[in-house]
Amino acid sequence: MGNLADRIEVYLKRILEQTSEGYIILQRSELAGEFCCVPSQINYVLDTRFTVERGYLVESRRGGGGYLRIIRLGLGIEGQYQQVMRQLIGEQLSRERSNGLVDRLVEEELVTIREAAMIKCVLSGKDLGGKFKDWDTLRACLMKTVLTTLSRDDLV
Amino acid sequence: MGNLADRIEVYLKRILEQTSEGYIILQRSELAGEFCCVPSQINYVLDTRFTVERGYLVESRRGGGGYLRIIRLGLGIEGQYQQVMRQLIGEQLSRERSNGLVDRLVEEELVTIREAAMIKCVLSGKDLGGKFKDWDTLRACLMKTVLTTLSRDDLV
DNA sequence: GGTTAGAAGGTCAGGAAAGGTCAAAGATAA
DNA sequence: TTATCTTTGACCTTTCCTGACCTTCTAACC
Repeated sequence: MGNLADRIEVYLKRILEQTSEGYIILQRSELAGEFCCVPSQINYVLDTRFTVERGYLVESRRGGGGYLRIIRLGLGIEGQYQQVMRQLIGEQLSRERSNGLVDRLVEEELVTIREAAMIKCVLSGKDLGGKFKDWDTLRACLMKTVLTTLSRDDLV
Repeated sequence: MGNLADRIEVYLKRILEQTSEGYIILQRSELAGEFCCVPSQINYVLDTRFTVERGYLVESRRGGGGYLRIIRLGLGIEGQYQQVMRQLIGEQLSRERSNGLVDRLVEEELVTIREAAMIKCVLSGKDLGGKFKDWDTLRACLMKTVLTTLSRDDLV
């Protein structure tokens, strides 16, 4: 664990645990300064350690006043459901199956009726008239994205 | 929120909220003076933050007695806003514009923060890799679908 | 009624301040 | 030895901020 990337990872996870907001905000160059490394090292750490699969979401903004924002994805019961679902989805997802999943989310009280209606509508692809092919693949992608968002700790 | 543009934005939105007229009138040079910046900085803020997508209209007049007038566009209730939105969306919709629109829905309290995050994620198309072309067109379709769902009477 | 000075706001290009990308070199582990 | 992981640095994109210069309007003065 002597290497730099690991130390930065540990450092970030520690302050992420301590916060109650569910996210932290920081400056890339500043953090790089603290660890005496090049800024792009921070990106390496974020790309390899703070992925969605590992339970994190990273947002950023460039330009003056830019920042990095690392958001924790829930690891509680809710988070686990979403991991399971993630695997259920796979590469393709039919409309029937996605509706089923959403219904289950409602039963588990992980989404509201309104949210469910919205998700279903978006995933139905009804109003798209054959404009887009491979809709099952797109549906799988979107469903995963939705699940990820639902587990964001900063939206509680 | 360290940067100047953000602070000016917040300031303007705050006084806009306090007024009951639905608009505010101010002098560019005066405001610039308060924030110790050049007048054109005010234009930058107006151009980037007070756009139609975000629900604002800016009028101005030059010469002696000149002024800026920032108007908050209210979205009428019961489906009226849908028409306005649909027009703004058109056939294609960039990510920047769609984010602006969603932020506006939040400000109008037509969607929750959580719903907004979900919509933004779905519309970002970030995790889709080059898999889908014509994402701007798809985004326009999806955004309209979302609006339709939001106005459903059974979800109030 | 014209002219004109001054008082607004508008535009645009350039520089600065962030973060992003990528490939190549260096370490480490298998 | 080879494959994978780490680290670095050169270069890119986005966003912000400023200053020089432009246009429009009002009012005062002939």
